[in-house]
Amino acid sequence: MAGQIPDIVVLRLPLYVRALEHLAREKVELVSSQELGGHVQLTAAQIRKDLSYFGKFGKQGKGYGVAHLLLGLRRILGLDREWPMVLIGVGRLGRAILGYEGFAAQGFKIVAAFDTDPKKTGKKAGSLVVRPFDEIESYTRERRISIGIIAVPAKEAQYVVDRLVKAGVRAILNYAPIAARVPKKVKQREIDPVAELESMTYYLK
Amino acid sequence: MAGQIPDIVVLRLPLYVRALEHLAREKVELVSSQELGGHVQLTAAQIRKDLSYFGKFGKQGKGYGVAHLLLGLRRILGLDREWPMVLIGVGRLGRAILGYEGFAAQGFKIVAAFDTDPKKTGKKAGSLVVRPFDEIESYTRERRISIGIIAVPAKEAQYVVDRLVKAGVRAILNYAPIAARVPKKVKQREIDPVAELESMTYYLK
DNA sequence: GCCTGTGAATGATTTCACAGCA
DNA sequence: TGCTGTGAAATCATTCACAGGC
Repeated sequence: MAGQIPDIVVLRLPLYVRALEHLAREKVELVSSQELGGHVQLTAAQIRKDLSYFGKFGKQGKGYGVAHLLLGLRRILGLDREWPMVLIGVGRLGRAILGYEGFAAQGFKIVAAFDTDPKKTGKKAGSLVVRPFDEIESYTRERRISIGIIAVPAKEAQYVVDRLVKAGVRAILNYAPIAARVPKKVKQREIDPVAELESMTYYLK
Repeated sequence: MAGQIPDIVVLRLPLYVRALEHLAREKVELVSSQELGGHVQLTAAQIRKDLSYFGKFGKQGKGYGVAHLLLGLRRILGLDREWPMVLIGVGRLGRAILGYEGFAAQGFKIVAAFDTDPKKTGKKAGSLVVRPFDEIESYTRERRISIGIIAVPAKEAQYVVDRLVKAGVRAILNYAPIAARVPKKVKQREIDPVAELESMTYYLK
């Protein structure tokens, strides 16, 4: 029960949501911090502490009501609504992202795709018509879109990020292998499978 | 200069490698911790401290030799060799992973693809013939493969992970949205774009 | 003078341990 | 009794600040 919540705690909440969704599908109604910890590979104490930042969700002697906690966490994370997103970059990677079904199930939806390449704009990618990148500001501002997905080559990423930030986007999911500079108020997460592999090979000896 | 290196430090090394590769391409020969920090969004002190775990790479008064540090880090991470990998799951996601060009540039290569679905096995996916999942142990053991990529649905992921571990795999890149249980000696990293999005929406209010 | 390498200091995160409630 | 919620303690990570080499 506090004012300022550590980022690292927020980062873990989606894991709890996933595990709770799984438990809910299995018709489990109550779960202890111990059991939940088993699902997400964390200690019971850490889970209790994390949740305590947001209030009291548990029942002493019983555990946490799965449905109740799930609802609470989803609300805290803002998952009780739809999030429209824009995608920039409609190459091979961008197309794969457009085809990924995992977003929709959690309320995330790519509503427009942009590219700088005039050979691509005006044509279809998935169910969307690719728009010229220069329309990005007007499009996102008009529709108040706050999330952008970047699927352009590394060397274009910083430029695209800057334009997105100017366009009012406040959260960026970056598939380019580079940590772009963003103002503090803008959140950025990187998806970089190669970096993940590289940090594992260290241990393979 | 220490014995046991914190995981979190190892996790940052690939970022340094990326930035140094960029600098090398730009023909930069020397870089200070300050400048490098600008590229990876970290403080100069942190970079110096991180590097100091592995030895003395810098020249006082000058900075770090880009080529020298890059070579050193690549060796430390085991990137001075090729890493064959197996892929499990040849659905939509698995095919996208097979088509991803980013692995090869860093010496990672998917050498075999497996699936449990008999409708898929024996047919081509990219340039590989899909193998029956039951061949996984014999294949990976014979070729001493230590890295596996998982692209199966969440509910199959734990089973696949268990089989991979039995087959001697020691590093797993997991695209299934679930933290599978692995023995301590096995490293696992998850690629979960939806979880990344969910931890950003918290701040979008 | 400039910049590294590194102990010491600070700050953040995790774990402990237990009071208190159902 | 069983399990939460939470201060206090312990651990871990980052930043500071400066001695020392080029």
